[in-house]
Amino acid sequence: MRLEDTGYRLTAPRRAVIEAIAGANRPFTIEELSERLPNIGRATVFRTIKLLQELDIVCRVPLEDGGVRYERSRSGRHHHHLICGECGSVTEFSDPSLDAAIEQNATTAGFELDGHSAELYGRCTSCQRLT
Amino acid sequence: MRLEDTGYRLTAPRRAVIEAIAGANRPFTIEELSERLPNIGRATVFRTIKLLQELDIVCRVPLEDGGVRYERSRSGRHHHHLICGECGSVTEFSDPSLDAAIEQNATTAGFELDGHSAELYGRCTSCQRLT
DNA sequence: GGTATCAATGCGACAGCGTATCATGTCCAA
DNA sequence: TTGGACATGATACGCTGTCGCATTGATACC
Repeated sequence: MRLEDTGYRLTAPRRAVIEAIAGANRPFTIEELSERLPNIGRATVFRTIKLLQELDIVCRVPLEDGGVRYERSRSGRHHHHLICGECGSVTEFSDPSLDAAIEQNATTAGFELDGHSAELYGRCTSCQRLT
Repeated sequence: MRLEDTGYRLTAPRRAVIEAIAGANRPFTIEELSERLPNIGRATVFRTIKLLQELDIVCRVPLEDGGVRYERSRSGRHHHHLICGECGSVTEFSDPSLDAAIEQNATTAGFELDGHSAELYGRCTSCQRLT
């Protein structure tokens, strides 16, 4: 738990949210998380997730339809997502050459790059097997 | 106007929305568009923008903070965005090698790719000049 | 251990973006 | 010209997320 290191307090509600996330086996919405934590205020769940995103413990996953889910970040570092439209699973990947291609485009355009996102939508291997 | 070609009707409200978009000089929100079209229902503006997105006349621009704006698509084809966090300007670009890097990652993961998005966030050349 | 301080919480109201419903209006083909 | 399908507008609703504020509770310091 890196919370204390950053001046944030490790409180019981935060601990509960972190445990619920650790126990989630698929990307979740705040509502789902909140239902699993009936004793914790919805606003606190939102605030905690926001905090965990800043600490790179959780990442926001934008879906193709405009919706959003959240997931525990496995790597804790910059990465992209493979998002299955059938089962909703999300896989992280990093690829320096993809990042390089993005930086190259920014440079060519004279754009000062701060950050970027890349999301891939399709069907994961398991869903393909089920045809 | 490609509406008729696709079996959709070109009605007065749709024409007004299209003209308002053509006159917009920067990415807009639905609310902004709706304010400029006081005689047209908000729902119709939403429906028309949705329709124009499907026809690749308008594209959805997801912002870094989770907000969304819309913009007339210049190319009408698949592309990515350079989004300036200072002035809000959006520039389109396409890059086959970026798309290839994305496809390569999907292939490696055994993922069947349907679509993807890539957004670059930073500062445009004009905003850099103003330092 | 006791306690002051200030962040964190919970609650409820609210805001933004988008969709559903449904009665009414309008276009177009026969 | 008329019937039916499609589009519209108004309004209510839903979902995601934030704000304000009184209360609670974790920490640092004694």
